[in-house]
Amino acid sequence: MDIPGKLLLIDGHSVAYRAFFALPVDNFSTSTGQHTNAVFGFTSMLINVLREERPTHLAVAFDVARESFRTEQYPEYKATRAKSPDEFKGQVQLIKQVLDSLNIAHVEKPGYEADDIIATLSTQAAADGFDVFIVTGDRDAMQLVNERVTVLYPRKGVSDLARMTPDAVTEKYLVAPVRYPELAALVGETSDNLPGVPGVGPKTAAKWLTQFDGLENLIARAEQAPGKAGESFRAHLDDVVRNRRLNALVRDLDIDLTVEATVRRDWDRELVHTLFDALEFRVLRERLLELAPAEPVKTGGFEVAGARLVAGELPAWLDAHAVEATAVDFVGTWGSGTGDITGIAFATSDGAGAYVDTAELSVADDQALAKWLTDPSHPKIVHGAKGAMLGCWARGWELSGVELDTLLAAYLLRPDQRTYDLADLALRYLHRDLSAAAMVTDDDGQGAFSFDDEPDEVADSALLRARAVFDLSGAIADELEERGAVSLLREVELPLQGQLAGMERVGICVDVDRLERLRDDFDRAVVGAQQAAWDVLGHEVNLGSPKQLQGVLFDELDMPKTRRTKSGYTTDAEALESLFARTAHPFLEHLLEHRDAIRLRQTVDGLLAAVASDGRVHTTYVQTIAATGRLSSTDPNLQNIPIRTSLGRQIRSAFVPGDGFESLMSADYSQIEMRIMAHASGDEGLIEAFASGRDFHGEMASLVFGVEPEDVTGEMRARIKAMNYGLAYGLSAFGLSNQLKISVGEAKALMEDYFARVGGVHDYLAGIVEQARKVGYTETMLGRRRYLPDLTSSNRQRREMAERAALNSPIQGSAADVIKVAMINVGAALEREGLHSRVLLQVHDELVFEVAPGEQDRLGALVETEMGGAMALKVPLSVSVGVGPNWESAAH
DNA sequence: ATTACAACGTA
DNA sequence: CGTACGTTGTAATG
Repeated sequence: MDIPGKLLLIDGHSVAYRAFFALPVDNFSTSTGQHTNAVFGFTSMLINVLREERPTHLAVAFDVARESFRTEQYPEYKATRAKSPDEFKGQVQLIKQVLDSLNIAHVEKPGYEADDIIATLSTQAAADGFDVFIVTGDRDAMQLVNERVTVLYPRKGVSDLARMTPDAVTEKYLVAPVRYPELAALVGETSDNLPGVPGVGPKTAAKWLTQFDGLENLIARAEQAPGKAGESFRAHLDDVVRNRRLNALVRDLDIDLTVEATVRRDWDRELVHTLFDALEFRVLRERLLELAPAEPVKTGGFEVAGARLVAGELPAWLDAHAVEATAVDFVGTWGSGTGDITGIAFATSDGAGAYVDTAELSVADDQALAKWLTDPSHPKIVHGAKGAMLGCWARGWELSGVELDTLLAAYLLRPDQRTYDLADLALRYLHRDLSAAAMVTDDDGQGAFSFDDEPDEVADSALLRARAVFDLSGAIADELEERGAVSLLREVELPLQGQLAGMERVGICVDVDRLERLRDDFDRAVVGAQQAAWDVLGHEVNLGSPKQLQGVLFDELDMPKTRRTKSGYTTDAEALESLFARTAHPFLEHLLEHRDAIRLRQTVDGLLAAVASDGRVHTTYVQTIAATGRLSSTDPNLQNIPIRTSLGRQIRSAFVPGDGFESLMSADYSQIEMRIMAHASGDEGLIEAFASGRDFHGEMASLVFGVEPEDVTGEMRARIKAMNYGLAYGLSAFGLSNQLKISVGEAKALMEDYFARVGGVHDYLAGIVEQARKVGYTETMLGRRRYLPDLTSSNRQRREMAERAALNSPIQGSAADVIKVAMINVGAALEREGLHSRVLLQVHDELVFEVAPGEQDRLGALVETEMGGAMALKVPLSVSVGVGPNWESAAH
């Protein structure tokens, strides 16, 4: 016999409310400040249940208001329930919008609760032969359970649902589902403010209900109920009768919705995308789309139009179509300074598209392609061109003439996004969905196809992506124009991208023998410190486990508690130092030693693992991560190689010039952030301190403390130096006191003295925050924006964090602007002067060069000129240059 | 197998 | 209770 279907009923309020309390409201809100934790939790649950249960019919019921026929009969009903928090209000409306976009029926009926609607629909559907599933956190629904009807009851949060079948109900509540409301009437329901019989719990109630065969009989023979509980029952008979009346669900409500009308329908994709965009539900959208049956690609909004070119066809095709701006999607792999291109798709302005498999190129194809890729008069649009450049180089091609990179452009428009996946951008800017076919990519737009992908699918996907990039370029270019960010892209990020590709390809040479010796040294230190720590303790413990350490320090050794973390007490170096100062326990000494050694060993291991066959390390610079505009370095990170301790500095000495080069040169900006502050604030004191050209921190100390420069003590200088550095981070008196180990009062006095002398800085910093709050973003010297919606958050912690970010972003970001311009100018100058020396690394305010034989002096002069002159400020940009046989000695 | 956290390296 | 990052190992999740 055919089953008519599977009906899923959801108690909207109940689930939303649970979600609201299960998910921290602070972690779920949009950039506009709308709270979304309940919407998120509800939608997440919905997607899970849709995936797991695959219902054919579906409806969601809501309560209209607190009031219902039950409150009329018994005003105290649910009266103890707390008023729903403000953050919850409004989210129910959003949930209904989600349901509308998914074409899911939702119902409510004045005077009744969602449960009554569910009871009615469930009863009807079960009678019609449906299997029914009910999601609700309201236990009253247990009375609906039978062999056709299952309640999915949230056990914890909203993702873990218990399947309450008749057996499960009986096991949990010791009575059959039909008896559940009778049991509840006896025991009471605190959440509904229905008091039960004192002294009667679930065990007694269940026993009685079984013995007397139901509540009706129990009431009729009330005098037979045994013991103290029996007395209590007789005294509270009225309550029991009332409870039973109120907790009975109405099963024959007159509602507008028939079971048939709840049949699942296709959702409105356009609406889903718009809404999920607004809610900033990225992951949920993906999970939702995974649910959808595979659809033909073109329903997503992009037509796959394009020829699969065979050998010999490419030159003519390029001539015919690829004359104006052409979007190009590269299929291949890249990273660590190299790569490979296995296919290329083109999408041109005349609407044409083509795909070539690079393994099937004729000699003429290859030549035509190489020429076309190199020729800047054929402008290209690419999503993430740096990887493509690496791949092209590996095939002997040079990619130039990239006039727009949609990845970089999207970053400039919204620099605090986590990823800039092409499919996401297509949704955001074009409201089109290409996730179905183009999901096999990573954030850099890199194709990530596996070997068993059908060649046709690869080509289709690449063609689709190329067309998406082309269409996206129009929308993004418009927005860039509006934002005034075109020159930032054209003159800074795009030229820099090519240079970074070059730096990644070249890499930096390391002395592997030296690294291996260092690793052995550090390894011995690790083993030694570990053994010493264990000996002191008398047993072994994993020194790398904060959890086990907490057991040792605070339970076993009974040391004073340190600062709290989310899960216990911190064991960070600072805390361990202070514990050592108080207890002088030798275990702490060995633990700290072990920490240092293991960290260094780790760094060296990472470097050794990253050495390529050319004996060099090729990092990857990511241009679209840091919200301030800085670069980041990964795989390996060469921007956090130790320098502070002499032991750590040894690692730097393993970075050496490669064959054919004579030394390394390091050039870094001195106090660039302070100089930017001096420039932007126009503060006379600051400008003068820099103009003098003498020791900056000393000059500032002299100014603040009102003594002659030669009378500035080390202590004074240290304090002002900390103040100088902390300024750009939004340092508080508390933080400053902590750092300088002085009292908060002293720190506060220091700050006041400081700002009394350099008031311009104070006004400038306060002005930045005020301006940012007004317009919603901060801006660097080159107009790089960062949006900070949290500046108006009602949550103090979030707001203050945003304020510090607002303070820091224009400063850190302008410094990033300066060195980016410097890199471009240095690169151009090297070429112009015909030098063979080259840039290897960028470490935020430092550039590391490989010096070609005999070029040291010319290079030094060039670097000073180009870095120092990158931007004209009201104070000089001071550059200090050093040369040496390795990175460590070059930095002196 | 993936995710979160604590810890710590750099500017 | 100072900004911006990336990496690592452990522990907690699925």
